[in-house]
Amino acid sequence: MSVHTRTSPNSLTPVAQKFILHWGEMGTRWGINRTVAQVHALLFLSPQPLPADEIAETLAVARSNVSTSLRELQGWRIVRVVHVLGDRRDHFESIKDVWEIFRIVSEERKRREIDPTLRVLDECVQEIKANPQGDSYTRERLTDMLEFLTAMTGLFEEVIRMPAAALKGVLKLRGKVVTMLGKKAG
Amino acid sequence: MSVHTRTSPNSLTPVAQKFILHWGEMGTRWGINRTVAQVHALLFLSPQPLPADEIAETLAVARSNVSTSLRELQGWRIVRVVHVLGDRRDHFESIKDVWEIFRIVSEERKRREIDPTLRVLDECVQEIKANPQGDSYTRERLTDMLEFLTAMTGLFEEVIRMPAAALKGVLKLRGKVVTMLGKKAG
DNA sequence: CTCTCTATTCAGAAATTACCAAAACTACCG
DNA sequence: CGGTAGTTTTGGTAATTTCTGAATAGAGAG
Repeated sequence: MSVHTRTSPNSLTPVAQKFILHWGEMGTRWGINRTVAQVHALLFLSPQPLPADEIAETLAVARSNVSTSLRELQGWRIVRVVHVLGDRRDHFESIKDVWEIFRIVSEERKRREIDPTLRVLDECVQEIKANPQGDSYTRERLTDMLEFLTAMTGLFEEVIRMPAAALKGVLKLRGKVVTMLGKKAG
Repeated sequence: MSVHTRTSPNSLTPVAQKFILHWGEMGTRWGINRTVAQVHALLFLSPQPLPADEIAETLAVARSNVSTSLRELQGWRIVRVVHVLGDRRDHFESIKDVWEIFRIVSEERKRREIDPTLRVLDECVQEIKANPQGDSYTRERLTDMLEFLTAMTGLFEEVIRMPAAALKGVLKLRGKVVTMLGKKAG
């Protein structure tokens, strides 16, 4: 390391800053750690993969914090590590296709949040069937809920598996989707 | 108040208990206060509207906490106050239709979480257009994101406005929806 | 093998959030 | 007025989450 001070912090354009800060806030509302969301936003906007220390510098958070955040983002598979010739450091890049990001995050959230609920609901319904001690109202409510969630997630699974190209087509149908579905279903 | 101890806590069946506890846990993952979610679960399972003090007793939480939770649930419009003849206390009941609950909560979350993001994204794109200082990559990324979110919420709005009956039909189409949409969109 | 650069892990500090009890206040009613 | 309901606010504690700095581990160059 030279006697010079470190390279000045990677400055962000005002717009990039605004987006990253907002993304961080939205992250917290979505149960996602603010820093994790900010790191993702930064990588999403970056034309090149970035090394961890540069991310830490740019966002002004601890290096270790970045390490943890990157690990989590990799766990979600929306960020991956790449290598740059002549640089020993890991570099990270985000998926850029927004539909792909949405798909991956949705599936993961479903797996973590909906599936356990489906299991519990199913257990509840089983238990109440095996031992119906006058709580027929509870049974009715839980059965309703279970059926609804099962159907809803089934539909979700279908849509989420659509390739990006097909989705673009569907999105162009705006204003007609409900009519179409309504007719076929009616 | 008599010298007798208060009426014994409203006991819950094991199944009701299990569901309420789980719903509370899921609530926290969804950014919803645990108590709020538990109160909702209790009301959802209750055949009759319940007064606040009974809820507090059954869930073993502070009366003031129940008051706050009920207020929040009413804010979401999935719980409403009703009155029982001969009882001056407010009683509270939950909407029982699961599709209705889902619809209302989704719309509210969209309003609180997606709409602000759309605004910020739009502002960002405007600013970058007005002052394009070499960050064409940022512009591209943000435009992508904005278009995707706009299209997605448009579709969402359509689906969410479907009456419960129409939905049931669509849900029966499982396995065919994507095919249908694919054909029309292709 | 040692030195340097890099990445990860971990204990504790700091911040945030959840919850409660009590008090103050409104409102209604007999 | 006095009694019952209900809400809001406050002050405080407990629990959880987030973040950091220091320690640790690994990998490659010399």
